[in-house]
Amino acid sequence: MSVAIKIALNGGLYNKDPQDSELGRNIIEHSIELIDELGIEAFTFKKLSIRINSTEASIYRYFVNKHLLLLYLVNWYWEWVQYLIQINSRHIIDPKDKLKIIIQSIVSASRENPMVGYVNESKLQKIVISDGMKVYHTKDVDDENSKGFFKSYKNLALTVSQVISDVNPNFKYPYALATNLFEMANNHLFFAQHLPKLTDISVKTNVYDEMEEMLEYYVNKLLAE
Amino acid sequence: MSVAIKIALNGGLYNKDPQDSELGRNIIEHSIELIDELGIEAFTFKKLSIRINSTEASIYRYFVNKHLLLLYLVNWYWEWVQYLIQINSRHIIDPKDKLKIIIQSIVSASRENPMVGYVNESKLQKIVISDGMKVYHTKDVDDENSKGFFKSYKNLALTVSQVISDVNPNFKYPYALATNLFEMANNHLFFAQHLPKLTDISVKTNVYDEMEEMLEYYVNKLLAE
DNA sequence: TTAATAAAGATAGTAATACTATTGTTTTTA
DNA sequence: TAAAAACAATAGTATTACTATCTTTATTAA
Repeated sequence: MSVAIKIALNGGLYNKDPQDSELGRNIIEHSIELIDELGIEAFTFKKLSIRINSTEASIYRYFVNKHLLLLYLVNWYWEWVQYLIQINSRHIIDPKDKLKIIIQSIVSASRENPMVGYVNESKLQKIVISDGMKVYHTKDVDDENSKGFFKSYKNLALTVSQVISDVNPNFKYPYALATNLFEMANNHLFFAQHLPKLTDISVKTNVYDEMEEMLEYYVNKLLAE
Repeated sequence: MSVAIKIALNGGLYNKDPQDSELGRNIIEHSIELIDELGIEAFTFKKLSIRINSTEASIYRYFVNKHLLLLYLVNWYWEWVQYLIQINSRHIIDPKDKLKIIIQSIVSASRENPMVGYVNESKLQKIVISDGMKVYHTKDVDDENSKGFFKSYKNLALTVSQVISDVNPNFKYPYALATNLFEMANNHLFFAQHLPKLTDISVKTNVYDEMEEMLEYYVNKLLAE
């Protein structure tokens, strides 16, 4: 019997908790693979059902639609980053050092040891980079926000904003800077690969190291007193 | 006979230049309205054809699909911002002042005088804020990028990065900061309205003024020597 | 151990979407 | 005034995003 790690996610995100069954975990594992391959637009429950030798109807028993499945995955990702930050900054007291750990956790999440067997964190990060922002850029944001569907992301923003305020209590935009770190990390990793004219980060060297350097440069300049 | 202002856009974005005919301009005008109302996901050529008393087939004569239409609109928007920057910073020599004009142009584009009758710039900005990033977050980015479909955005990034380097030639990330200004402006206007926990900007006061203030605070801190 | 119940598979069906194709009717232009 | 281009009208197709129902298989509780 293996130790089952369970990530607590808003129950409204699914019809039936996929973490609790073989089929559910299969859906998670292979939806990550398939969305990574096809992108969220071309991904369908039909294709997924073929991939896992199941049926469309069975997948619908777990998730209302692919948008909610993506939302589930994105929340899972941010919960994982939150967890990494907690673990890696456990014994650190200086908020500046803490912020450094945060930046590392955001950028290099995928370099960490995997947490649960059926989630490929590296592919999940790629999905979040490519399709993550689509979960809230919809006409249903307000409704879904009121149901707590973005809680993991907002929680993380809160955590990081507090460290930012600890570093410099006079900084006027701790929340904006927190979300900015997330968005920048994701955007510029994407730009480096696909639209290099939009960034200074290059894929020719180690993008992750460069990314960390850039974000550190940013926060240091912005939070200098 | 009225003076026809024409925005030069990559010919690959359309089958037939919509600026050249009554129906074409109608498609532009009402697609902006309809995408603003429904969001890009629920928007269809069928619905648009009903709105303008035309047919699906006729719209397909102008645009390959709704993705290309959106791309056309987004390029139009960035060309317009580029134009505003040019006009408003025409006589300004100090790069710091120029950057201020740039920030104003990015944030408050919609407050400017409309340029052409059939484009509602204010609604267009709302579309760019809500759906703009979806044009490049696809599996076809590389292909579309090679066809020059993101040229307007990249051009603008180049323009702004040059001013940034003029302000401080030692700043290491002029391109990243340029795109950041665009992305921040759009993201935080969106967050202020829909996910206020992710920003420090509030809709209770004048969001545009607050936005400008925040971006100025950012560039001043980052570009200080 | 059996009966109940829940989970999953198999299959069918529907409305909407994202197109393509064809033909007929205006409008423009040469 | 004839030709060509633009547009409208209509029809048709494959795929998507579901819903519904029924059967089989696995789990659990009496």
